[in-house]
Amino acid sequence: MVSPLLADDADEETTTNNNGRGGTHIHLWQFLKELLHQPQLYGSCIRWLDRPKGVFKIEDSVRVARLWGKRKNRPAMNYDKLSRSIRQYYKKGIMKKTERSQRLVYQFCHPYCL
DNA sequence: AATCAGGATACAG
DNA sequence: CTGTATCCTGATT
Repeated sequence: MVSPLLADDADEETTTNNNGRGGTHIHLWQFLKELLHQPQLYGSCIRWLDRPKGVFKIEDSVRVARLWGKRKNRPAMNYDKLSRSIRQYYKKGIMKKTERSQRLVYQFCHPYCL
């Protein structure tokens, strides 16, 4: 038996928490929020720095990218490509740059962090 | 080296 | 058409 708090390494989400859906048409920002809402499971790779402001930090870019790749069935996914998609959110008003930009720190725009 | 910034192009739904 | 995925060049940390 593996302790639920130390479940990582080989299988990141075999016992996946599929929120009732198949996990198909999910947007990246929604996926990131799903991880942020499960700190018990993903707190080591992504967490809020300022929840009310929608500021969060990706602590383990490799793992978050790997999880995203699994969710979208894109085995070649990596942080370079995932971050490119996040950058597209700036122009769209889904995310914005933080006041003092720090590496791996992003911020949701008001309606999206709720 | 890793991450950030975008433009260009490809692709799936 | 939209929302990435992929690829690339150059800048910054």
